[in-house]
Amino acid sequence: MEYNELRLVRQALKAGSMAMISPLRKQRDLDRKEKTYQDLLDAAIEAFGDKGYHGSLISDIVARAGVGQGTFYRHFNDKRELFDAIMDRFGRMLLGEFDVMTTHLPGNAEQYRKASRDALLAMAALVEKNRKLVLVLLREAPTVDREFEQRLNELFDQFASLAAFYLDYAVSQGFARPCNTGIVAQAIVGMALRHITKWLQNDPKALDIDELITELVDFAFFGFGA
Amino acid sequence: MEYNELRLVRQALKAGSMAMISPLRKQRDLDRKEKTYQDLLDAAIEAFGDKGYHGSLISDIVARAGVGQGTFYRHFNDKRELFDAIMDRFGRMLLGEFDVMTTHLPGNAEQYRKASRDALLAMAALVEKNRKLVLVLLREAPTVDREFEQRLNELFDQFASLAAFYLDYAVSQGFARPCNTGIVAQAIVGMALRHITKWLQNDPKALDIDELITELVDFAFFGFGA
Amino acid sequence: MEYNELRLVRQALKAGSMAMISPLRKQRDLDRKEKTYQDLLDAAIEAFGDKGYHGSLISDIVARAGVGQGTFYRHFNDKRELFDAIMDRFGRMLLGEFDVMTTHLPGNAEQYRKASRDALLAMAALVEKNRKLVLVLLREAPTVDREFEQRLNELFDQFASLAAFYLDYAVSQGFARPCNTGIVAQAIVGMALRHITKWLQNDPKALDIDELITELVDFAFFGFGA
Amino acid sequence: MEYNELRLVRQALKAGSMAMISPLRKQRDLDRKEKTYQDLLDAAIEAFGDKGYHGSLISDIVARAGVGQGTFYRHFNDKRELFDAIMDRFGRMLLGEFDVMTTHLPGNAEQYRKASRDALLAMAALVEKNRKLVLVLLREAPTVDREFEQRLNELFDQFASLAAFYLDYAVSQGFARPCNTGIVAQAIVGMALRHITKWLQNDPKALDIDELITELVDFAFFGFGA
DNA sequence: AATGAATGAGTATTCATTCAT
DNA sequence: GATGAATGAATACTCATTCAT
Repeated sequence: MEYNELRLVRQALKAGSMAMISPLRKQRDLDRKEKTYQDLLDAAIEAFGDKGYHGSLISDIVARAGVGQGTFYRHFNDKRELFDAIMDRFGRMLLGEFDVMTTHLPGNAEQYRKASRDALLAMAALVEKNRKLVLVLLREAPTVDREFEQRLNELFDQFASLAAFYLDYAVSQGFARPCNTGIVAQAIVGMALRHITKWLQNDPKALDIDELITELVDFAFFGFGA
Repeated sequence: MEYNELRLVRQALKAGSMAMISPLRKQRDLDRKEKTYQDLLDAAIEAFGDKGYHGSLISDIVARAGVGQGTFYRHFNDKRELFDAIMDRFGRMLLGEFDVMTTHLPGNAEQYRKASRDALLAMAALVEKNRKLVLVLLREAPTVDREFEQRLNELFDQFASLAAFYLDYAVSQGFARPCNTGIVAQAIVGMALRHITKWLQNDPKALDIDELITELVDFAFFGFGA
Repeated sequence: MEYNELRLVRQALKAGSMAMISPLRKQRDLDRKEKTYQDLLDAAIEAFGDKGYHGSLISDIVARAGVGQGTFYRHFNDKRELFDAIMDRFGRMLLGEFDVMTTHLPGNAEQYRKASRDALLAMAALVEKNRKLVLVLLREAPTVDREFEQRLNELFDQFASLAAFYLDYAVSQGFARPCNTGIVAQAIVGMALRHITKWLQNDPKALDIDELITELVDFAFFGFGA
Repeated sequence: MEYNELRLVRQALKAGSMAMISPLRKQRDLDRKEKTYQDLLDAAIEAFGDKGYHGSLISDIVARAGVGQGTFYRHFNDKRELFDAIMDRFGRMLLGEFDVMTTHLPGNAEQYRKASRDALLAMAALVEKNRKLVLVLLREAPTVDREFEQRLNELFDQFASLAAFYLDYAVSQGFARPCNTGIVAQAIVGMALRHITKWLQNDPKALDIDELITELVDFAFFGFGA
């Protein structure tokens, strides 16, 4: 942005000769700005959840965030950019969560099933904590933009890759049946997505998460065949 | 010139003479109207596929259909109503397709797997024939309207119910493992949806549909466990 | 424009099979559109004259033209494009005017002065008839856009070139003093511009145009030296 | 850190103790203010030159000046007032320059021509030194405000009056031809303005200023007639 | 029945201005 | 005195909808 370049150059030239702004003030300004920014993201998630991305007006969002209309444009160029920021923040959060999951490769089928259950539980907790956000991403991202649809898919593919990696390992260790692990991994992602979607659309309480996970893990391991 | 004929008829009507319009003319008008109607639906599917429901303007749609702006409003009250018509037409087509699938209950596991493969093949053929339409429905319906989201879900639930019915039967016959068939059925729908979505977003040729279906059916029957 | 391309293609494909619009209707529509277009140009000249280009709002212009706000955008993408259209129309008018001035090369000094006076008179009449337009172009064009400033200058340069051509000829015929005709020609254009500007800014009646022209021509021929 | 000193002083004042600010500090503050003021004027000239008066935002100007947005309003109430200040500064500079030109009335034609050349040379030097400023004034002043347009015209008229005065004198002395000196004087101003404008818009180097002035003075004295 | 120019309510966007620090 | 984040009134622009033909 031309404006900022110019600013910085000039300011550098003048440094020392002019009144300096207190670092205290500067920090407070930064904090205020960051607060406003986060408020806008949160307000947008609420708004998108209620009225959808396309149905949410800038005026809805700023009203929810309790800031002025113009403030929006100090932080984003348009609604799309805000959605971008939401996805980014979510992505960073995901990374943060899954960093923690240290990757012990399971030594046998039982450990594998345990690990699967744990991973699904962690995922469920994440979704539970971010119901509206997840709902918005799943529902709206594909219609905001071809690029967002792509990004969402890449996310799913990453999960699928992870699953495929574990599957390949299990096959090599002999406690999984040889199969096209790529296809199976995507199928597993699909299973999860379908249940997440149903869960988000219905009453969150009307669900025994432990039973659900156990059933899914059993289904994935044993199939439904007798 | 056709137009002038029309004009004369009008003038006669206006004059209060209540002249009969020839049945031939009436039929031609009706045909023309129906043709325009279908053109609009097709144009809309194209437009929604390219720019999304929210990104498609009435002007886009009529331009693609090759009709005037005002013509749109002789057929629909608004864009939502047009989407409604698209879903209806698709629903009728689905019914038509699945009417044919007579419900022979499979007598053993092998028949079950055969029936599953056949059903998936039929589904795949349907999707193949209506790529853009299916893509639009999957992608856009949830954001058009709460009601459409609901309708789409009911469709998925119907597929799940059907699957659950067969599962319950198989369990009762002893060639399926006792399990929460509701959960498993939804999982199966999810598997299918995930692969349909990936298929639609990528090159249609880059897919061996037979292998895919075989893998999925095997996975559902046997799981990935060794 | 994608829209129109599509339209035309589709329409071509359907031609004959669909209801044709009466050529009468089509012509009336075109006429109406052209009328609206010209109204907008005229209204804009008035508005720019009164409040300047930058001070005139789209709402001012459409109000003066007596059309709706949206109508503006059916004809122009923005205010700049409208100014463009105004300049174009003026350019075409200029061409039309000066087409008529057949180029008799003057045979002697007296003919030369006569021709000069006539040209200036024609110019004065043109300015008189388009006071506001000329005022707007001279005053606003340089600040609308670098491109318009350039265009205006090219116009002046064209006049200067014409003048230089006659000067060169006169020099070659011996009834003009050898000089840098390029510089002199631009000076002549400047003289004219200065007087046009003053004329436009003051009361139009407070000016004896014949005297003015005679003085200027004498000055250009003889200089002020005794 | 200078800032903290300042803060302490403030606090003391607030506390009601009405401590004297050291005259040194007072002077330093004044100098800083004056520096900022001049920086803003210079930045504005640059900005107006690049983007025009109407195209330059307050934010552009403060960015170029390297000061904060709020600082602008400690010096001016709005952009117009800043333009005013620019014109004032220019006016004072003009006065300063022309003060020096003592008014020796030329005794004969040759002295007259010499004086004319000298005046034009001085003018050219002034323009050369203030290219952007002059360009801005010529281009923008007429569209900033009716008042500025008027002021600019008065400036031109002053030049014209001066020229007319010398002309009248020359006529009375017999080395200028009797003519409508008002009209001729304005024409001379126009000649100058046209060439200044062209000069400013093109490469400054691509001009032999001495030749230009000689040609113009010759033209004004002798006309182009043989 | 079809048309497309015109419309204006609805919305996004800009930018001069304020004000707490 | 200087600052820059926040503001919202002013304005540009969009696009579904109407209507005369």
